[in-house]
Amino acid sequence: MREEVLRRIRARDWAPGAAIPTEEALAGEFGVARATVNRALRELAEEGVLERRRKAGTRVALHPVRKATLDIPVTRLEIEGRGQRYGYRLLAEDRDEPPPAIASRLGLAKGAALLHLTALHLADGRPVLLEDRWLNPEVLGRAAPDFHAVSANEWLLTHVPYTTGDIGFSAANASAAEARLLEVAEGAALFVIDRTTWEGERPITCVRLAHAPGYRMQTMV
Amino acid sequence: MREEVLRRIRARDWAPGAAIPTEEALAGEFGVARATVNRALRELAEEGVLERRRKAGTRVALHPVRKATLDIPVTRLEIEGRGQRYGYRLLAEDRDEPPPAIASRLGLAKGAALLHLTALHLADGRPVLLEDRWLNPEVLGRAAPDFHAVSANEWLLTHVPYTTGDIGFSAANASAAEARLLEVAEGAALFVIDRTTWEGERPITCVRLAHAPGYRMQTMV
DNA sequence: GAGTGGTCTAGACCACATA
DNA sequence: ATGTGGTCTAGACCACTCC
Repeated sequence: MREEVLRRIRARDWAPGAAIPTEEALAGEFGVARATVNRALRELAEEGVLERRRKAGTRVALHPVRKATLDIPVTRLEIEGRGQRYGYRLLAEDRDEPPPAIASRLGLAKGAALLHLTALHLADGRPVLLEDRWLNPEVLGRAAPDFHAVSANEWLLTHVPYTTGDIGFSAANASAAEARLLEVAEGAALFVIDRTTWEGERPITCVRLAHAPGYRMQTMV
Repeated sequence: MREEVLRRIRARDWAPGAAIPTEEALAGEFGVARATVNRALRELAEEGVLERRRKAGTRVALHPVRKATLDIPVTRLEIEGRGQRYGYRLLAEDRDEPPPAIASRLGLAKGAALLHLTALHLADGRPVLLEDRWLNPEVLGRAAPDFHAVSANEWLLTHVPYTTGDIGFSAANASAAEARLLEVAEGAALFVIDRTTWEGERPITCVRLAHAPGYRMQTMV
């Protein structure tokens, strides 16, 4: 079903922009139930290959916005998965008022104090990731974890599961301080991941992950 | 259904790592058909929230590998979508033997000649993206397009639809040549997307897209 | 108003991993 | 051997949107 649809698109039986038969017609043609057709076409639409609208029908996407699904793993597991030894060092932990950019991103009133963590993640003893995190102290509860022993990332995963949020990817030149900590030249191109998360309406954390040169995120399309 | 499952996970009724009831049990509890439960749980599993195995049942993921879905739009539409004027300049077009790294990525015999395109994409007249592309000349067919008029990206989308491939994201310091073309300082941090695509077994293209500083890819998680 | 996709029900059989 | 999820059928009703 799914493969036959893709074959027809690639063979240009169904050209980009053109409408394809209705679910009912395809169900008849392939001799399957409509629910089966629906699932196949719905999944292809989610991948950006088809565009579907009630009443208007299904078309082959003209300017397919390809969807790439990235896995965002826990740093420790990513490093260990490469067969390297994982290391983690908490560099600083204090309670402070965040810069306005961070406060507004989290939707916090000016003047609210957050927990500020700076940490370094290492692979085979070499620094590979500099973490700069602002954390809502409310989420810690009474059993405040020891962030020397467990990274905030892993603690949050098991204690504040399944947050929503946004994530951004960009490139930045290493500042002098970043260069020193990551043991790279000042100005080196770092791969930066910015992430802000909420649990419902409650802001949880805002983190900047600066990856040392050589880092590459990869996926299939 | 879906929301109730997420609520129970967030409320820690179902803790990370713990098994949740079977599809049949949940269908009974919620008073819905098993197919409905199946769809909800299957989708949550695809997002990395749950882990499902036949016979073993469904568990709340312990180390959820969060899946972020990135949209990879056509450059022109991305720029126009920001309300900017799109510009495109083909800088070079020749037929050449690709460097070994490119040839091996595409799985080509050494010595095969490819079409080599270099192009600049502009937003409001300012260069924002440098494209360096190797293209299998077989795909052009008899009606070789004029790559001065249409970008290879757009031509490929409508003429070789729905390819598979891989895509990688990284950061790189601008070389002298890149800096000159993008009108940035040498060494500036560029956001680089590498993409290799096939149509079935046939290699199509291998492209490096170097984005000028300021570029940011963003999505919700 | 009418045609399309979106979603659901109730039931069935199957594939697979585990015990 | 058994219990779980994976997928399917056949039918129904609904929601949206285009005409």
